[in-house]
Amino acid sequence: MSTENSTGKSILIAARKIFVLKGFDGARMQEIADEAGINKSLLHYYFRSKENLFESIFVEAFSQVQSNMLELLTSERFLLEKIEMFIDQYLDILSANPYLPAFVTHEINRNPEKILALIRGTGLRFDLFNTQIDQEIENGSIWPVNPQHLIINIMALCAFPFVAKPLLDKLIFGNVQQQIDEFTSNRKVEIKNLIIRNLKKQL
Amino acid sequence: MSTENSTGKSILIAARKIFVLKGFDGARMQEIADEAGINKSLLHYYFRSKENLFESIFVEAFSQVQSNMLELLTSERFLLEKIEMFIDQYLDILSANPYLPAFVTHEINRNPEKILALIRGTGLRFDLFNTQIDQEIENGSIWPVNPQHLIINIMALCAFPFVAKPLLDKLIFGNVQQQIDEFTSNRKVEIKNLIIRNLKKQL
DNA sequence: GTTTGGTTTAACCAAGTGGTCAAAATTACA
DNA sequence: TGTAATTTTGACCACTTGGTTAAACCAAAC
Repeated sequence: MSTENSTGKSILIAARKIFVLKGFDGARMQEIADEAGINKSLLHYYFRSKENLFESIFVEAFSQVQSNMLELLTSERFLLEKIEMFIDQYLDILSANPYLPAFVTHEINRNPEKILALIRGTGLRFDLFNTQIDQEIENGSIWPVNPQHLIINIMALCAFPFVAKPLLDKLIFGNVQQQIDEFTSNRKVEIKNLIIRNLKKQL
Repeated sequence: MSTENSTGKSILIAARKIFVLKGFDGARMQEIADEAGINKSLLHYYFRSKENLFESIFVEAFSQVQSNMLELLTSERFLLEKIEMFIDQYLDILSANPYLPAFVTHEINRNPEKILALIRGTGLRFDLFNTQIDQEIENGSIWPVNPQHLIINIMALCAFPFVAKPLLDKLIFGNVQQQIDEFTSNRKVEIKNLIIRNLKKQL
């Protein structure tokens, strides 16, 4: 009955695809069953309800997005180094899962209480990060900045192009694939420049 | 039968609320009717189908978001001035309609072809904007920048905090209203500093 | 071979879903 | 005032939804 079964795994893969693509309200249990190549009853045998199945998917998807953020916040590196690593890793993850940001943001808007309860366990510790920034400002190694704006700026610059991708592809790039690819491949450097220039003191 | 009727208006108001809050798939015609204080049949009398009603709402919502972007792109001002004005106006609009960004980005991901067809009419001209940037770079009044990254950076920094608001409120601000308010009231200055510092040549 | 346990299936169900329709209520108009 | 046109309603419908159930399947244990 567990998800270590091959059937269980194929269900999770199918459910992930459908849920992420269509959202909870747009997803149909029948469609997930079809995608997994099984009977709809079998879905309810493995995961008692749609909510149940969805929660499994969402928790996995969200932890994927935030796993390396934890690393960023708690590691023992200099701030500028941390930030560069984070931007690299974060954009790699999002490129591999381009629909995740839109999925997570939509579901969290649709039902904040429930979704936030699901997230509760995965404790992000921002206080450590804030302390480090304060220290480095006192050191004089970076300009004074507000830690909250800083982290939100980084997340925004990384994630927004994925959240709004269909819109940007058309409005900004006129659906020209070459321009889209060029933008994507320059994005890491662009974000790092913007963020780091604003922090670095010398040069 | 038109939407200038008081009934028609109350339907639009109710539909806007429900659609923006729950998305197309999550919205129920019955709920919209209840919200408008009318019979469900009357909904179909005014707007033949759910799709029809949704399209009216979406087009209006989207044009609201982009109306001042047009102004930015075509007006006869210096780039830096334009950008500052845009950030001010854009954040004002989003503050007045905080759920709009998540709504628009979700629907555009859910059904890009249809939604982009709805937008087709409202022609945004980015070529003018690009030309101006190239000119000012040649003038020497700003550093060389990629116009596409620039405009996406601005949109990202403005819109993302709204798209991800429930998440940020909890994870970054610990649901402390005072911190949320402080962040919001500083946001314009923060974004302008970040963008302008990166463009301006003489301090 | 039969029993036992988990797995898979087809048939089915109650509660919605968007949508229709004819009749009633209201308004416009002569 | 009487009548035509418009607006509003309640009853209704076909269809889809998530979910249930009992029977069939199937491998391993005895």
